[in-house]
Amino acid sequence: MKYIDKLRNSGLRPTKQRLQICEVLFNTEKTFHFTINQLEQKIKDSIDNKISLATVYNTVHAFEKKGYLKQIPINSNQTYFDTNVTDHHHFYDLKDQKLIDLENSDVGPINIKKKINGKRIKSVEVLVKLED
Amino acid sequence: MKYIDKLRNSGLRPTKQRLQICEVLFNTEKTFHFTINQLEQKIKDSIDNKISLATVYNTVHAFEKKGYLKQIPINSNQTYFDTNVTDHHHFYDLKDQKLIDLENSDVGPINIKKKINGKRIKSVEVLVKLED
DNA sequence: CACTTATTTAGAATCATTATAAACTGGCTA
DNA sequence: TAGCCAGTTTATAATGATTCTAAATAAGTG
Repeated sequence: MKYIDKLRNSGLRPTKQRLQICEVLFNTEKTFHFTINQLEQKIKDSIDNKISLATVYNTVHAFEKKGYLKQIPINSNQTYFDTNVTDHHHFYDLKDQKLIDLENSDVGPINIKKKINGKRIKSVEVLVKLED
Repeated sequence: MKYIDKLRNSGLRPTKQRLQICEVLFNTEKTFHFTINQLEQKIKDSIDNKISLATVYNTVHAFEKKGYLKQIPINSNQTYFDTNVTDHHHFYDLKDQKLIDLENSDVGPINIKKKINGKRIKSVEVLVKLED
């Protein structure tokens, strides 16, 4: 199947649960943002068997470590993840508590002038908060 | 005293606890980043009486709402606050889990080209993750 | 098939944060 | 100054996301 190689290639066994979660996460037209609880609901809605909450956590963390998911840096009581793993940024609508993608091309180039000794820049993420 | 007016002017009663927390937060050479637990420790170290943890939470939230503190958008199990409320950004050292200020002038001007209907930009925050 | 190791699972544990409701206090008015 | 009331503080309980645990299960390998 579609995701078996993807998982094998990154050293993850393609278990039934992981493949099902792959379907929910990656077999979509558009990328999306989610919390663990939202993902759990989506999974419930789209498969018959049950996947334990612990497995959902395990899988999301495994996928994140492999670079198939990204955490979105934002202050919330829940962690937000993104299936869009390209370099990009986010609007955060404070009123509706909704995230909206901001493509790199929607933000001018960002030039970090300050350097920190012995450290490399791994990522540059912009969060644009919106109000009415 | 120094902070009585500041508090009164923003509609907060200048209680003993709030004034003491003001001392810890604002009576310093440099601004700094902190979690609630770190602040609690600092308070313990610098005053004789005890301030309840609930009061620390209440006060920090009250100060944040009045604009005397800012939350730093970052994924962590604890919320980070900043006594530097000017527009600025952050480095986040992934290894040491340490935050470092990035002044606005250290980051080129950021031009958000995308607009969202009926929404205004409230803030633009950049998080630069560092690795070795 | 047998074996080893990774994964799943339910449930318990953890821990930051928020809620509760009773006691207390600052500031106002008479 | 006394008395009142809304705003605060407080200890403690409750909440809720996340992580841990250890036993059961499944995948990969020879």
